[in-house]
Amino acid sequence: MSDDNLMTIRQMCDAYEATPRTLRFYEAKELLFPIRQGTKRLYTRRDRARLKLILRGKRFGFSLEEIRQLLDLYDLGDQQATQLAKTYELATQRLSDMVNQREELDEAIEELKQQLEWGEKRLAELHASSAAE
Amino acid sequence: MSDDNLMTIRQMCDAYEATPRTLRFYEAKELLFPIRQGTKRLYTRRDRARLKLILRGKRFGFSLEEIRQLLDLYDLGDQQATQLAKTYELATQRLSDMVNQREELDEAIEELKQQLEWGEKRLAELHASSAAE
DNA sequence: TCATCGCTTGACGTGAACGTAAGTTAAACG
DNA sequence: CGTTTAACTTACGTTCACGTCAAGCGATGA
Repeated sequence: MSDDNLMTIRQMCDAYEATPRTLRFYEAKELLFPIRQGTKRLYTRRDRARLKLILRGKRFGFSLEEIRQLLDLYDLGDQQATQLAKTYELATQRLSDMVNQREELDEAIEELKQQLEWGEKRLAELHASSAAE
Repeated sequence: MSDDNLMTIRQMCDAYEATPRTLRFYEAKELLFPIRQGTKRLYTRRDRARLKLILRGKRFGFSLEEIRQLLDLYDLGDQQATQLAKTYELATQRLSDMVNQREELDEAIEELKQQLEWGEKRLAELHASSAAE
């Protein structure tokens, strides 16, 4: 009853567009903890959830070490009270970081849109002048 | 009349929390083009605008090479028509990347908020049980 | 039984983005 | 005129995040 929903390294790689090397690397960095059947790795639902978060974190520009700390937030089992409080504080900090990043991203999107409008005009001009000639 | 509003490398570093090495590195990578007074670098308003975009791009997880291409969007002088069109296309692509990233960021923020609520409950429980004892 | 396939563990290599140390030069100051 | 001071060049070093062999192990199929 526990055998299903486990994945081999290759299945993982195919599912998440990663390489075996990458998954082993993340394991060495203690980001993933697949179980072992003999020598082979088997990835659980938990590993898949973590991997999703890892890849997402990377797209946001976080380092693997930062991501490792963030991961603890998403699966705080039964930690010590002090540890839980620390984790909680770090989470609120990260949350505010992300909100800031979202504001900046909105700005950037808006600016880029304006540049695109400008570029459209220029392109239209160039097209008009070449047609006139 | 052109002397003001130019900055030395140190002023730039102080203003943008960068190191001289970093600014020279960006120059070597053709991201910045300070003018030279003898051997020394003088950074213009244009350089400052570009540096802001560089630092922002890094926070979004772009590589310097990607950023270099994006920078051309923000100051497309009079380019060739074909080049302008290429640049334009790349910009729309990047824009859609950023919009996607924004959606993901929203998700991430929402999930993290929920985790925080969960953490609050746990903390409250722990506090209650320790007070009862 | 033998060969192939998939996974494994080292171990060294690589590109990006700088850091750092050594030595040089130009301007400014006492 | 000597000496700090600040910026410069050159070049090698470092960290991160993997890539890329090389060699071995375990199941599976002919």
